[in-house]
Amino acid sequence: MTPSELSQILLEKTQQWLTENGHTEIQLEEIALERPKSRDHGDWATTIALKIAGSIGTNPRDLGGKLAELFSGIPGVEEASVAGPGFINIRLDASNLGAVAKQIVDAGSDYGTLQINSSKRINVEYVSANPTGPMHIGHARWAALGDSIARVLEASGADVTTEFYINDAGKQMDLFGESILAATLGEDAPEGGYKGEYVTDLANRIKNAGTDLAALPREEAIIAARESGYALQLGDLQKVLGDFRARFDVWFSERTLHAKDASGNSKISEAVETLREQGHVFEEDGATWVRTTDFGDDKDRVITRGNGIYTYFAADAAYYLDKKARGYSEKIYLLGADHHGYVHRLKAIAGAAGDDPNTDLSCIVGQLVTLRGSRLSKRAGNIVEMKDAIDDIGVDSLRYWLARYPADSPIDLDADTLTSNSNENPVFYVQYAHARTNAVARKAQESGIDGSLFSPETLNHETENALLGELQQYPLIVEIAAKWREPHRIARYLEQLAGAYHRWYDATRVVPSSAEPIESVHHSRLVLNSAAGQVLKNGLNLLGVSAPEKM
RNA sequence: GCGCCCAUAGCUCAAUGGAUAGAGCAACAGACUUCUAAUCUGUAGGUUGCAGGUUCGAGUCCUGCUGGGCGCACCA
Repeated sequence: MTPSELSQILLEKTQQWLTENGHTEIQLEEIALERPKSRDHGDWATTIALKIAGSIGTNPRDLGGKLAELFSGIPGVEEASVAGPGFINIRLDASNLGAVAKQIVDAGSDYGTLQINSSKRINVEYVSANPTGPMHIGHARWAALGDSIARVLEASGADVTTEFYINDAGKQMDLFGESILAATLGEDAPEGGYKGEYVTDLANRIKNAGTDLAALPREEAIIAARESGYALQLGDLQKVLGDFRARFDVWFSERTLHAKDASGNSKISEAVETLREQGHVFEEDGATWVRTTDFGDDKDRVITRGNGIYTYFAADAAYYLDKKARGYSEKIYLLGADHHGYVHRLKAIAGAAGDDPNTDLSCIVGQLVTLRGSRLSKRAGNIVEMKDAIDDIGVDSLRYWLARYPADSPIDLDADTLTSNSNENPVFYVQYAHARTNAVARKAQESGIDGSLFSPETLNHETENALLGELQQYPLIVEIAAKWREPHRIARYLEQLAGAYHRWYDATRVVPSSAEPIESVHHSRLVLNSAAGQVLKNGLNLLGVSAPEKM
């Protein structure tokens, strides 16, 4: 019996009881199960009595006692009892709990995939770094987080499109071109332009590819430098993100928003017109504004400047409308804390476009990565390029490390963590548990242990109960992670699961020592071992981390 | 000045509004002739920044303070 099945039965029983006792006004939607922190409290607990006692005029303890009595009669439930102020603790019988192992092995990689979001088409936009320079460790955080969020949402049943918005239009790109040209000619970078070795590298790569920027007239040279540099830089960026296993289905160029069709319209001009038709646009001081304050922004925003040029905000609006037109029920934006000011503006665009800013759009604002307490900055010379970080500590370690913290928690890295493959990184703990399941399975097979001779009731050791309890919890963790867009919950769960597995491994044996005979319990333990391996693998996969068979 | 985020063990951090707030690291004491010791067992470590409020119940929600991060353009 899975937790969701149990929950469903409890719901029916409770609703039936309410009806029979004249409380038809209460319609329960679900009964939430939670894992009691203390094992003594059983396998599952529900607070339903505490929640509804008030509305039916009884005290939670009495109601809990009545419901517990009812729940005790459910097949597969060994015991249900009321505790404390009104908790109902439920203990499943051993064979029922043990059967979970086989269910997991049978389900394989499908174990932990859900249908709760199966009606949704979700767009996840993340990283979206400017193609004017290399990405740093901060971008790696969004890459790890965004990709894992997409994986978790897919596991929850959603149809997910991942997307990277390329800021390839505007003044920054021109400055980029001028900077490359300056490096080619041995001149200083222009005011506000790009500096650093990578600019010189790009200049050299362009030269080596046979383009002689120095021979071109200045205006042409800037454009050529810009376009060549853009192609190279975007290629680098895609390579690094690909190596990092971050998936992007769509690389969306800002230029496509500016591009004019035969009648002189662009997606941006159409977006402005759309907003104007909806009545959210006004003219003032020679500029065109959107009344974003109607949607909670702290000030109205200019969309077309006095000189007729669109602001960056105009492109944002057009981009949002484009996503909407492509039919996504929800658009997720991952933003760094330094861009959190956009949230109100995006909400305003969504509202002005006729979307519900609270459900059709969600902004995940993450804290920045700091290095030993100091913010990454070029001036301080402590920028760590994403590519170098991957080379130094590996994709698995880096992804896992960056994904195991909530987005709104600042991550403070120190140089040692970055450069040493140390056991401080819990990814090894989890991966080692997975590798161990494989070693045990290999050994068991050689010893003639046969998982098809499975009898669930033999899995009754204390550590087996604990391990089965963890395994059973996995779909619930995926559900929570998907609901809250918090992949770190997967990582924390895996660490807990790995701990339960290691303790089980330590306390029991799948392969009996040579003096002992092979018994029924050993066959059953092989199945439990495989189940643990399967869940570790499924979970690591949601984080984009490999599950090695040997370490 | 206004807005968003954060404050939990010595350090880095967890904790669906639930029961006795948990891990890792660091410290100390143990466990491999037996399936992987990258593991396990034990000890020690806390007024969850401060003050109120809501609730049967608050680290979690609300208000105010203190301290820190980030942002507040007809820049991109």
